[in-house]
Amino acid sequence: MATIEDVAKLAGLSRTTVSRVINDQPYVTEEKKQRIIQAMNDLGYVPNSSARRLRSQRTETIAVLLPRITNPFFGNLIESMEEKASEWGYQVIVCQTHDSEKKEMDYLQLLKTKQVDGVIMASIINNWDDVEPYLESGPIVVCNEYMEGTPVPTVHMDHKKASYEATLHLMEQGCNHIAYVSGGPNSHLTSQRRKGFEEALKDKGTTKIEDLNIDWALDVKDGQKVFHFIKENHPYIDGVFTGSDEVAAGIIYEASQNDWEIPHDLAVVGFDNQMISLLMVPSVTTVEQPVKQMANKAVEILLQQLLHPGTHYPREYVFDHELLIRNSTKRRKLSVH
Amino acid sequence: MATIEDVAKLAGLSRTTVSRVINDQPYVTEEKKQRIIQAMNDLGYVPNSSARRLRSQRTETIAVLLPRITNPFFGNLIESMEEKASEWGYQVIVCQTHDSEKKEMDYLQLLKTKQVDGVIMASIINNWDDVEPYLESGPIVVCNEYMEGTPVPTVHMDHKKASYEATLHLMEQGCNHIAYVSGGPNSHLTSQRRKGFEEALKDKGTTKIEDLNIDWALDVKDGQKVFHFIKENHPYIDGVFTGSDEVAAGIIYEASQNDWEIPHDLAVVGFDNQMISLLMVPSVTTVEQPVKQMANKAVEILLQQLLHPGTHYPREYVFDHELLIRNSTKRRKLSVH
DNA sequence: TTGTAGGCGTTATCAA
DNA sequence: TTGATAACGCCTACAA
Repeated sequence: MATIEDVAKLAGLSRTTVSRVINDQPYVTEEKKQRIIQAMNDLGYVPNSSARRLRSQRTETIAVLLPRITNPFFGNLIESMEEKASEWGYQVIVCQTHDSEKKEMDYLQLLKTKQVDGVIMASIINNWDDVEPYLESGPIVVCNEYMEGTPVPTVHMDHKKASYEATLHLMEQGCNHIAYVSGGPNSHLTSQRRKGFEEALKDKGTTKIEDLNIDWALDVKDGQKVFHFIKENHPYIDGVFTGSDEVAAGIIYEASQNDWEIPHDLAVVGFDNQMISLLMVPSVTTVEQPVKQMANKAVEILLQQLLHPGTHYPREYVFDHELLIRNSTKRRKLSVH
Repeated sequence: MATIEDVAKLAGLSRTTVSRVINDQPYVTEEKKQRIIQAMNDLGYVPNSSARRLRSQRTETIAVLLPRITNPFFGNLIESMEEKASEWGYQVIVCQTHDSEKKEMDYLQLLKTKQVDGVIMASIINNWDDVEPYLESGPIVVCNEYMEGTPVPTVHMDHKKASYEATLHLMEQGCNHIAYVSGGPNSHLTSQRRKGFEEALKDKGTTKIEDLNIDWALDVKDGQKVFHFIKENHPYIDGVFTGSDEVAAGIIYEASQNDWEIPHDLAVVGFDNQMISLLMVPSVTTVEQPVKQMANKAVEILLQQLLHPGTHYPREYVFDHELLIRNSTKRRKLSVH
């Protein structure tokens, strides 16, 4: 493998001059520059990235922590982040924590070992106290998930507001017994959703409104189980708020298999506006998050911190959701405005 | 940031000895070892990864090239690969080429610049001649996609056989006018699928069988367009072979919106057995690939090459598909065997 | 405008 | 069993 030294020798110049050419620095005669470029081509020279990193103490790489990439929400998030980062010449390392506290900590080590310059946490399950020390090694931005009292910039949607609105919608459609279905590890985000749900019940609800709480539903299969659980144990339930389009899809799928009519027998709300929510029969009412915008903002803030250290940024960037009303909840005829 | 030197000083020993402890080498008294570990903890020392890489010429990282991670097939593939790689202490870098020849080449540079030790290509759109030179910098394994005449190990399914079988199935269900719908860049894989399709027509077909070819369908939206194209221009078509569950879903979705009955008016076959193919109404007949097994095998071969250079491996590992027959093609009553 | 020389943090070689 | 020393390949004061 050719090194900068080889190039220098072949071009009859010094390493310094070659380095200047590599890094596009001034003070090199055009003629010598050409000679060097020629030599680089002849040797198939490429700068060694480890050496550069060691010398410059920068990797031009950021890590994004998320639970799993097969979840389309995170898939889309990372795609946008990568696009944005590469505009600035930064690479992205995808770190799937699989909801493991240990893996999360392991990946944060990338910061300490200088394998990445900064980290975006799209999920966070350890206590902030355990994460905070890593800030010494580089900037961290939280995106999607959020925690109170953290000193780092946080980019997220108002999940409480979103679930409030979705729940209200269910009630407006005449649902009187709404189940709350969630899953995955507890986090601030999920608890905010829960709060929005409860507030909506309280604000609009009569004492008659009942509430079934399921906290183990994550995917389509779980959704199917949820349906049977409702059917067998809580058949009076007439509306479901879920934190995931996949769970919603599972419920709806199984409901049709069992001749329940959606939304008449059961109205269902999903979350994330994944493709599946549009394709289901009936299509699924869901909450759309501005994924791309959040991704861009998170990357932007992180890179700004890397490029202009010391600058201060607002701690919170809150984005708006959009409730997409589809057939899985349309129990009432639309009234004319 | 503490360095090995700091640890050595604090422990009153030399860098060498500290390095031995870090790398679990013999010839260190238990007592000194403890002293060093103590010192490392006190200082919060972590070895600098760039320095290690520079010195050892190994990164313990591999790159996986694929078109886009939002495609569930590749999402699952990468997930399994990462799992397998991490068992061996290797990291995975996800490289989305977005079907760009340039990006593919850019990512291959990771090999040259020593940012990764090896590469798995889950897609390949440049000519092999352009890729081959990179072999000098490290091993490459091709997975999913495949090319004839390459000297590297290749892990894949027999797409020709799969599409042959799927097409045969359509004909057995009484389809006489089958459209072939594909999309994305041409590759050996897609041409194999095409061949299987054609062979099935030839083997079983009468001269009456017609064939509509569409090569621009990639996602759900395209599938919707395909439906309208068929409806308006080729209404006699009664069967569709698609290379993607998403396209199939789009066709089916739009068909129901237009009161076509699936599979009676149009039988549809998808590919990949994605969740959506099961949830659609009707459920979609599809081809399942043994993603996990292929992923594991590809990683295994690559790591073996890294750990035991020079060993030779079979050039090809071919896995079997499974045709999952669902409602989108069941035009005939099942006969009793 | 060009070159010299030192060091980034590790690990490998060799000597003690 | 331990330590001194020389790389790994690059960048950057500083000197010329």
